[in-house]
Amino acid sequence: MQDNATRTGKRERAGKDHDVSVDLIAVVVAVADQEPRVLTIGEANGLPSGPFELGHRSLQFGLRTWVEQQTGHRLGYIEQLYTFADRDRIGDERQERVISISYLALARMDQVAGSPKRAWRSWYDFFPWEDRRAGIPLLVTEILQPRLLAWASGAVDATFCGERRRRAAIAFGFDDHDWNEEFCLQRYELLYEAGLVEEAMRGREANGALIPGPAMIADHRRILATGIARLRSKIKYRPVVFELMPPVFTLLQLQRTVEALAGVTVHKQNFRRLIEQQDLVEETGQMSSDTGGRPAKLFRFRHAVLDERPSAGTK
Amino acid sequence: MQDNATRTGKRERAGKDHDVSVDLIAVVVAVADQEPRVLTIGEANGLPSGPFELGHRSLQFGLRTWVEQQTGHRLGYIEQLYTFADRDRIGDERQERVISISYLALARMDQVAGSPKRAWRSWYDFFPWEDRRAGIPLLVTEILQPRLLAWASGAVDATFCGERRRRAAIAFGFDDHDWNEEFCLQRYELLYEAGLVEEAMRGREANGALIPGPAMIADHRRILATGIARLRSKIKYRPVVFELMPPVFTLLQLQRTVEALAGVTVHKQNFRRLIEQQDLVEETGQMSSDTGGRPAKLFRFRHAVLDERPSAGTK
DNA sequence: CCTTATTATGCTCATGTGGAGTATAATAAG
DNA sequence: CTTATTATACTCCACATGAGCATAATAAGG
Repeated sequence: MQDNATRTGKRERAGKDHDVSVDLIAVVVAVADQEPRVLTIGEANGLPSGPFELGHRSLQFGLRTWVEQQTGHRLGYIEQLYTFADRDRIGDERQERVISISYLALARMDQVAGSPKRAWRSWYDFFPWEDRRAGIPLLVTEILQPRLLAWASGAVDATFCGERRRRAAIAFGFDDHDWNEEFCLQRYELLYEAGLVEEAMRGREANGALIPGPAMIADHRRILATGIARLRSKIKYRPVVFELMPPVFTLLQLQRTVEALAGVTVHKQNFRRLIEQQDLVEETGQMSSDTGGRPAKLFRFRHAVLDERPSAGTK
Repeated sequence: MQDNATRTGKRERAGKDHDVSVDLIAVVVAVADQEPRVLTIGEANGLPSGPFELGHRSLQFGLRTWVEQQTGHRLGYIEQLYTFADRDRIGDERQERVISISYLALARMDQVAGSPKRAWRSWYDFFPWEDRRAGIPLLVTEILQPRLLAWASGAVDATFCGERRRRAAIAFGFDDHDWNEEFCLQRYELLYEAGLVEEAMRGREANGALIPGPAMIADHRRILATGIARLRSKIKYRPVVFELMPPVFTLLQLQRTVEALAGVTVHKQNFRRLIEQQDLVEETGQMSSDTGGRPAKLFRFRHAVLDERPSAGTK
């Protein structure tokens, strides 16, 4: 049979004529001080990563091993993000093909052990335009928008100009378009295409018109953007925020965490109504008066909802 | 730096001590005669697939090459599904690791060229319990539900019995739970775990209590379930159904296509209201009287919506 | 020609959800 | 005793969604 011949042929070739290596890459997220943070390695800002090896029982297990080894951190919640294989995006021109399987992991920062070469950096360091909690950043209106429009105008003909302008408007919420926090990846990719981030200028001469925000190793900033987009989307229909919360918390703390992730503020009363009507939390009976002002009830996550309903989330 | 050391080490090892081969696998979907169909290869029911090779410009390009070679079919819309690497799910016990990167592709059946070894099979052949358009199939109430409950009762202690029963109820909509057509993958995985599908019994003695529905090669049925779940989810917020429609169609044809994919029927008037208020289609000015009964207006997809709004879908 | 079956299409109505505002209660700090 | 801050309850409205009834236009059968 043709298909069997194909498959047999593949098996015989396996491990011989194909120079493919597989990398596992983790976007490890935690929230502290109302700031979403990501675990980075070294001063060149890499994500924890390592090759998938024969000894690894599974992809996830290999990932856990590497992250634990490089950061001393034991992962809890893990979810696969995407598999990348673009030769031109990793920054060096090897003949060998590298496949990057990326994962999103959620953690609590209080579990963190010390280690010299790793850091919890705010993800808004890398994507300053993604934080709209204090309104639209000046960076966007003063720098980003003009440069994107300039890039759009630089297209070869009028049709492409209009198309570029429209894509920028949809991604960044210009004109009458709404801001959608889930378009994080599209925004980064647009900036890459426009040559406004450092990663796009590798091997080319810098044109000096880069947008603020440090580059990361290889295509790790794209992977981080993928993780942010996924998490921002997922908190809406799955109770994953609680993976980032301490065991006991107030509703305002929960809200601030969601806002930190989403990069936008939400209506306080509506947020509480949503949480309570979905029975996501239960009262502990205790109160918190850390903040000054009327003491808040302390809640804990109702783990039973994981059995009851796979859906249900925040916002 | 530690991270650089790690990365350098990885590069040196690359292509030497890791026996990893990468497979590309395609779930190619089309709809005809109100039946969702998937492209299969050979009599053992495999999905089109082949190894990722150095010559391939990208993962997607490699996939297109293999599918075209094996089926004579040129792919249009493509989207990545998931990357699998479970040694115990592919059915043979090689030491070498196989990584399967799976994709969902949408096609129109009128484009199909003839070829001996490939077939367009209804995906409900493989998942008869997923088709609820004519009500709940007898298969479910007569065979599937009792056997799942028996499996649940067979757990080691009462706690696990209850947990298994709850998971089955959520996945299949038993008791007062709603049926959710998007849980296609969870349902298959549950049946696998319960030993009710052939793939779960490989290397073990058959217990004779299998559920109807033919097995596929390796873990291809799981990959197909992943594709179905993704597509059922995606048609709700992205205008992807039109990738499966002919250039011109009536609203009822569109509705029947959506219903074929979702496996459930929808309210006719509400469906039309939804489509029209989202400006997804425009009239061609022509009418169709193929069916008998009042002639229907013919519509075409407004391709402009792809630029205007990335969201918007059916249902 | 008239009835019946079938399909297309327009309109209504109840319900629920989500955005946004107002009002009140309980605390700390000056 | 005032002010600032936070927590919490309640209301209102726009809009989406589920479900039904009514009417229009055709084919097929008597």
